Amino acid sequence: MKQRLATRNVDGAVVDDVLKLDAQWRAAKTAADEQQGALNKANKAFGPWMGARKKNPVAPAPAELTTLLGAAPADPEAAKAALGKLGEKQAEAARAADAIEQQIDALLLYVPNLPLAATPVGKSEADNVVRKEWGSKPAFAFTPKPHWELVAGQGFDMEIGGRISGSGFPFFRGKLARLERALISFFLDLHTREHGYTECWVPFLVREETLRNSGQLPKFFDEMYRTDDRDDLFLIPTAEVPLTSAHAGEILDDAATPIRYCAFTPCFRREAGAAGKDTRGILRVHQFSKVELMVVTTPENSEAEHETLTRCAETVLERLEIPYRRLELCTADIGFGAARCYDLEVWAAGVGKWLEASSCSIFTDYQARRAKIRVRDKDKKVRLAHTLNGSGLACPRTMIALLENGQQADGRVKLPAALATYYGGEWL
RNA sequence: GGAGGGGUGGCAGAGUGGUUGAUCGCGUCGGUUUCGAAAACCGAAAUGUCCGCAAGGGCAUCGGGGGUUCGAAUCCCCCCCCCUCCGCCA
Repeated sequence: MKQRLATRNVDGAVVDDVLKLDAQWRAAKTAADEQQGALNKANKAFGPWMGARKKNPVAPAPAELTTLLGAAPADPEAAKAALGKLGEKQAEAARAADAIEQQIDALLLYVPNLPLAATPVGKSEADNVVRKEWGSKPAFAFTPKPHWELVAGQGFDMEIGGRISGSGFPFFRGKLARLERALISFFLDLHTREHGYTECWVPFLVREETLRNSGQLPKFFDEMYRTDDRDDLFLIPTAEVPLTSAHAGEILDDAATPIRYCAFTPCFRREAGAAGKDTRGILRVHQFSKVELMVVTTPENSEAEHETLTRCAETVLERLEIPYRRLELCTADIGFGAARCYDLEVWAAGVGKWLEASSCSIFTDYQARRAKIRVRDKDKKVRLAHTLNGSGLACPRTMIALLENGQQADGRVKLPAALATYYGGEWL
């Protein structure tokens, strides 16, 4: 376990700390439980004695009580005092156990998931592995422009967004606004009609607890927009957050799985620490649209589901005729809660780069443990569920690829046929 | 935002301080019966956690968290959710 954490550049010493605390906790917990047990027995004997006293004022204390208190109490008042003292001792023992448990929980919240064995070990993003490439990069008889120079007159009004909210908040007019809407509809229709996902409409503001369930908090607090303390809600960074918590606390029958949900939401990210990097146009923004795929399933089926889910995302790109590659992230680069992750990168001819348009992760039981999502098999055995999710897809990066790859010498943009009915034509 | 009602085991629904982890019903599962089934009858059945090789046992949990008490599903406080009415509003 330490070795596998080490592949994520996490110091394995935390494992020793947790194990040590756990041993302490078990001892403390057992001691506290035993004291509680004795106290419960004594209290149970006390009630009937009170009843007997009413009929016979000198009724002797029951043997049980005498044994547990070490001596026969003279009267109920004395017994109460003795029991009170026992209770104090018990409470102290319980507090000691709780304190240790809290230390353990605090440590564990900052421990990432363990990578699956299949995840390539690596030291940095340079060690990610290209698993496949699909399509071919378009050839141009001219130098292709980056997306922010395209769609003259109805393009990327970043200044307007900036005026309203600050940089990184896109404002689209006309064609791009319509394209955005077309993409969202296309994504949702494909996943619901052909891939068996149930469309969901979800809250965009959530509680702290909800972020904790899917693993964004406490670790990524600085990435989150948050309302003031009148409500103290967080703006979702992805639909993964509300979708993962949809079944929090539930025990699902195996037969009810897999649960496949998809949802369109805007995504809000502060991108703290990323300032100045790839910020031209809509490469990296604080608010963007995304259709998310999310699956709850059994531990037995989760790895197969991961492939299926990734294929669902890839299908979108294939229908849109966008060249892409599937990158398998190495241990150093997978997300905090992920055990294995594929990034789908689209080719953007204008900026001449591969851009991440989707990230498809399997979380094993990491999120399920936090959100308390469990599954029950035929023999009524309860286990933690497995969760997965992936973008299907994020709009800005998809839009960039469509514009930059589809641009013509005359400045027009040819859209893929699959989008024509959604956009209302093949030319942007 | 204001006023009121409510949150109990898969569902429904009792239970207002002392063998209540919790009545009854429905549903579920096992059994008896049957050629098979239905009905009837009998029985089983929550989750977490700790100790134990196991059998088994302890502890916790009646929306969540505190408190009162020797003792809380039952009393008090805070929070969350649902329902009804009023106000405000896209």
